[in-house]
Amino acid sequence: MAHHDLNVVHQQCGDCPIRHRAVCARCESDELQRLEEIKYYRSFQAGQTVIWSGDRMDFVASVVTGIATLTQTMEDGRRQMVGLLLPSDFVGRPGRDKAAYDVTATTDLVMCCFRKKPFEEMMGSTPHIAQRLLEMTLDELDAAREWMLLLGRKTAREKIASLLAIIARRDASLKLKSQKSALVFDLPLTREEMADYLGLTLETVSRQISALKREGVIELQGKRHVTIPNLDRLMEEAGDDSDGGFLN
Amino acid sequence: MAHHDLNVVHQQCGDCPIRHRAVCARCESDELQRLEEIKYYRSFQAGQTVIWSGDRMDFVASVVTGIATLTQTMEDGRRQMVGLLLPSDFVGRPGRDKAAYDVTATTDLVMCCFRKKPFEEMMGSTPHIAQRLLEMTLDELDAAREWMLLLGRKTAREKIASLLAIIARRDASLKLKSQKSALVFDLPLTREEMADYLGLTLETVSRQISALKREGVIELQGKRHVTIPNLDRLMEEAGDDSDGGFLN
DNA sequence: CTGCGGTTTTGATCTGCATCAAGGCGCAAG
DNA sequence: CTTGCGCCTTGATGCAGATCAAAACCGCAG
Repeated sequence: MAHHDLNVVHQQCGDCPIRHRAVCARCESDELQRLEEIKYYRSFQAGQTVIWSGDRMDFVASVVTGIATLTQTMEDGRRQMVGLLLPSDFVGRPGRDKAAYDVTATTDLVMCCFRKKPFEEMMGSTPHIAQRLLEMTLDELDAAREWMLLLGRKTAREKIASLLAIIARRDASLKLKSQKSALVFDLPLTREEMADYLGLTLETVSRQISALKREGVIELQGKRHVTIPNLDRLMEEAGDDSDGGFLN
Repeated sequence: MAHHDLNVVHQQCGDCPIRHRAVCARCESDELQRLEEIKYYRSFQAGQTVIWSGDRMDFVASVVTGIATLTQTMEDGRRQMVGLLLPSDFVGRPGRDKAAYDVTATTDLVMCCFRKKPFEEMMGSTPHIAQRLLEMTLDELDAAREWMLLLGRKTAREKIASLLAIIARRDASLKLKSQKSALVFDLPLTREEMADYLGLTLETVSRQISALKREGVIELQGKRHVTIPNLDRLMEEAGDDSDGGFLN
């Protein structure tokens, strides 16, 4: 496994994250070539819908830059976000041809898409890809289940703290900054999107954020720019023993 | 794919469901042989814990008979069920050696286990297995996300109705009974377990079940035996457009 | 500068579910 | 038969978060 390590492979992979997810460039260069042939890029503006639940979906894709969300909606309009896609995350499922949720770009977004048919054929012939995808899907499943605990049992305050902790940690690991100094970031979501993610209303989100600010657990510059003076303190508020779910 | 069909293969597979999940007996008999060599059975009594979250887990397994639950627990004791394992469902994850949740037998339970190391090796050499496992994991992920909508946005009444509808449907498809007459079943969960699954308290579960009974949406014989006179009516109460989540 | 739409905050009130508490039912053991 | 123990139901009360309403903020186009 050693030289399948993501970071090592990354250097050779150029601009498309799926490659260092699905295959190793060093030992599978012919596969890489084939992936190259079936891939194409799509861009979306912030707010645009990538695909609606129930629509035909003839590709699988990974996020190159930007953020996308997966949401489910009831007929009366109640919404629940069920996933947050960050750069290098994967969408779509081999074996089904309808999208199961709405996929929306919350920021400007670039995705790297692969036509589904040939992608599936590749999976049949190259065990690496299915295995890597399985691993990723299991991670997502763990994250989803972590989120079920949050939705079912945590208080509003704990929910907010959990979300902030996850974003902070993901952000820190992404930037690979030297110190805890990395605990400064811009919220990639509006209050309403946070509410949809956490199973709350936007008013409750706003109030709880204000409360955390008032009590010094977080600091705010403007509406979106957050500083975490003490991550341990925040994690205490989150009531979380584990490693934070949506962290890869 | 035709002769990979689960029911067809089932006849040849004898007592262990993973075989017709992971491989096709007709075309992969040597793999079948290898699986045979690394498998063993374990039985548990109702209420027994199969494994605790965080424990070393050196096997993967599938349920042969009985029902098991996956639950997550916070330090202060709040519990959330994150999965329900029915016969033929799979637990465990290739690639991680710690259990991520508590696994508990809610009825008497028989599991078919495979030692993890050799199982993983097999996966590397036989694409079928990884692909089948990927498909199953994606189904579970969809189910988990469906559940997130329930936990985050549905009312207590809708939650109960959803759970009953899912059990009824799963049960009907399992029995393959001729008619809608199949909509009679015994609840496999206590009120408290339902509460843990739905993110409610057991009192609320009890009250909502009483209400549905009072209004004729369901009928009860004793505490556990349920009859659904009109599934469409129940599904309306569930506020559900989709196909019910935890249905395979 | 002004006005405007989208976002966020804050306040007042309402309500669904949790919490606390008591009692009932079925069953197994004494 | 009585006793005890799980499991379930029902009632009374409280509270976290939803809902309704208004105003402040912020960027931006005119």
